[in-house]
Amino acid sequence: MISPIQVRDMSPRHLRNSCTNCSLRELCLPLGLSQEEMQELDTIITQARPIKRGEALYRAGEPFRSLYAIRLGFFKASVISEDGREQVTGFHMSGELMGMDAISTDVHTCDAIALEDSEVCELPFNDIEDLSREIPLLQRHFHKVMSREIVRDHGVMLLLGNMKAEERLAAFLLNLSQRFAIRGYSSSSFHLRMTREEIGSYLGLKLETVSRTLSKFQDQGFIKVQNRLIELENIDSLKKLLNTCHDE
Amino acid sequence: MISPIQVRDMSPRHLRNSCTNCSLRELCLPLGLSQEEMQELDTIITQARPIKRGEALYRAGEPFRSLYAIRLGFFKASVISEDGREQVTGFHMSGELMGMDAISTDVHTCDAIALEDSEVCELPFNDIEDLSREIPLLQRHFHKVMSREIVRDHGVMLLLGNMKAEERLAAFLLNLSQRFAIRGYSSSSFHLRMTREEIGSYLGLKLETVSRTLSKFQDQGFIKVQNRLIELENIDSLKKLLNTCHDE
DNA sequence: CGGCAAGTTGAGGGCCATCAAGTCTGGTGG
DNA sequence: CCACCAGACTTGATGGCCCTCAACTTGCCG
Repeated sequence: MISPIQVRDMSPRHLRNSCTNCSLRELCLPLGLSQEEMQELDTIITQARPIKRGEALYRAGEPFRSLYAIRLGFFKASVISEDGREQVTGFHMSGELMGMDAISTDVHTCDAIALEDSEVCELPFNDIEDLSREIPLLQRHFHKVMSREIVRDHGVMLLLGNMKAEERLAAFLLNLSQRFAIRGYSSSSFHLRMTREEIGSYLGLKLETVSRTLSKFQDQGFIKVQNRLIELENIDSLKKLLNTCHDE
Repeated sequence: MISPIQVRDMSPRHLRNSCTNCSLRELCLPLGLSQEEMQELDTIITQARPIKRGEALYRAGEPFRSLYAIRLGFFKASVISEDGREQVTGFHMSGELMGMDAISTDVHTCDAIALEDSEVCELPFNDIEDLSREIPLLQRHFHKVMSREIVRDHGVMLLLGNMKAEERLAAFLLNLSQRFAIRGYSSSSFHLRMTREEIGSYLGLKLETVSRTLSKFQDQGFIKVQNRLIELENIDSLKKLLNTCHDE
């Protein structure tokens, strides 16, 4: 276990200022530091960049300098194919890191759009690399975060390649539910930040299919839908959809 | 530019033995070292692990220790859903790195199966992290490789979420063609290492659809199919399929 | 040569896209 | 405050793409 003091002492001098230090908190958050240690880290943090609903955090084609830790809010990430089709590659919420796709070419390959008023912490990538050379625990953590993104993408590929519309939507709702729960929000009642079309783009469905399937779930008593407010009324049924919907 | 001598001197003592040093070559290969430097690196390399066709390099659930650089051969990576459905997440050939999904949980999440007799170089992950703390160029390269995997996955998501069967197959063939070309093989004539079913799993199609679509391409004069031997006869037509197949 | 996996091809049906019409909602301005 | 409008959403009808099932052929290996 590293103490925050140690962290500060280990970091290069030019990293001791303002926002860069957010990186310490954001990236060390899941490292299991004690509450006191986290509070000490907090004292170093100064500012976060606000992003209004609808604004882009970055866009495909822009040069890459920083990763972004979401402090608050909700984003979608999407790629646009040469011929103009949008594929939402992910929805991201507080505590998650965005922009890792850009490392490969030093150019962002996705758009990142805020779906509600949000706050992010900019983490200059050079600083991350410098720091993670000095703090093995941070290095390890960063690698795990990138790896987790790969695993997540594989899950989406499984969903897109194998599942039917009902299963996709059930998986989507359960995934959201779980992520809200982790953050201390209700796991059974939440507000969708995205349109049906964005859900559809993510799940490889058309917006009409998303809408129809939600209605179907509601008719079956699995969920209650009021516009973007979703209430899960029978989570087990949704889970069963995922496990039993096929032959073999 | 770092010299291999320098590399050796910088590396911790326990890394100076046999196979670990493969990592230097495999990972430094794209770093733009001079030919002399690469040859020096080669002298350090001793062994590579052979994997026979059909054998697993690793399987989901196994503990994670190492990444693997493919020296020779061809692999598929696939995830199995809880209910037994297989999704091929990628096909990998010489020079590529496998296993990065496992970093997140220290457990492999994919199966990696050799589709032809292959050779891999085992890269203990601890060594990679140790080394990349000492060699910023290596650190950067490793991050780029992981990031590239994420970008690739996003491309597959776009394919699975937006494209029709013909487009998927055209994209698949063109991608293979390009990757063979990079490795010095013919870009217009190559041998598929995987079954129609594996192609289908990767592309989110059934094997019959893959077969039918290949036949269709052949009828149209785009390609020639003889079992697993593919000859691209009209690459432009295939590319056009990707760019013009939709309305907006 | 026999046996089996891999691949091809056809027929039919189901799931979801597409097109279309209408409703609802939230924001804006009079 | 309310009318209004554009975008978001719902629901229905229809059709097409691809899955499914089935039969057959081909290639491969002992």
